[in-house]
Amino acid sequence: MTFQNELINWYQINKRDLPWRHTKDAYIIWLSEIILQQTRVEQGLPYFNKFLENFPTVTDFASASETQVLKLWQGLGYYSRGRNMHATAQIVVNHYDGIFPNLHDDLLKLKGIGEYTAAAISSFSSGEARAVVDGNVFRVLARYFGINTPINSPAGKKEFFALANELLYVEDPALYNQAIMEFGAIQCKPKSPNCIICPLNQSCFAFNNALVNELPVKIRKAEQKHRFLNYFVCLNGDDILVRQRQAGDIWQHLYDFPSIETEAEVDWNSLAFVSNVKTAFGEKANFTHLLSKKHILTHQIIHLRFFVLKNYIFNFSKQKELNWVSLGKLDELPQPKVIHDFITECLLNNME
DNA sequence: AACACGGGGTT
DNA sequence: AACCCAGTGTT
Repeated sequence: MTFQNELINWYQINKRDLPWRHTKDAYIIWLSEIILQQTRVEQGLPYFNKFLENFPTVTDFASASETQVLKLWQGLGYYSRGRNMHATAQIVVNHYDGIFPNLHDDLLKLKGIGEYTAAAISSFSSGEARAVVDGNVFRVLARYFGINTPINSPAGKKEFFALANELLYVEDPALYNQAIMEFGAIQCKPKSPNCIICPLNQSCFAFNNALVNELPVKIRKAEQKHRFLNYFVCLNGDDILVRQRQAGDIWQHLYDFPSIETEAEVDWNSLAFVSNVKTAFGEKANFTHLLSKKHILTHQIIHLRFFVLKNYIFNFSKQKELNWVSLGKLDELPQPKVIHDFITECLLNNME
């Protein structure tokens, strides 16, 4: 049997039942594909259901505010996906008459849709013959064909895309694309795959040469950086001072609190010597340390310290990203997970 | 070509 | 701790 037929055969026996596999609606497939970028199916599934429920059509999506979209996205990470989806929904409504494109070249022009996602939506929705190349496909091809070109190098991408398109089962691109990705996710797993039961092991280069654990090859990325964020939680009656984060750093357009970043962990006495604190909050500002937390991102280890100050009035009208909101409406704002955890697990319990 | 961008699961 | 996940956009 051919490589393609083996994969499809395996898929029809072993596939999971996932909601986005029951439709050819480009809008619904787009929702699932963006949510699943760098995200496991189990983590993305509840978000997919939530988005489809809140925005049954692309027109509903476009009518929402970016804040509403980011609130639904809260906790999923890579928030540019949410911002780009919002922009794309409005482009589809304004330039495609609300009909979501299902052809590769149209899709590629939209925000947040790259080569992988354009191939996925077009093949699943219109049956266009475009091979998907995601992390699963890189791994299956590298192992089966014994390719040691680094998958995250430009040469590797070129090589794997060319091979993937040669292999594409043109009689049913959608079925084949689903099959190879599912095979990579479930059978040809990153760590300790059960090659003994694999239907492709007889012809698999990596299995026959004991290279399963060496392939695919990936270039190592930069080390994690430590960052020290000192947050100032300012309260005035039932109001709390929030900041909407701006471009150029993590958590763009999400809400947290005014903060000062330091080079190392500092206590309040040391922090008070930082001139910015007194400039921003006044000589008499007397914060008390409430909590320290550590939060791990892919490229950063963030050390957070929360200082709270009750009953102190500031005038921050000069800084448009700062706003007072009532505690009752605080949870309507999209927040980074670590901030949301701090608010619900710590701050609200200390409001007496 | 290299890096930034979240959060969670597995080994 | 290291690696990876239905990757994309920017520099």
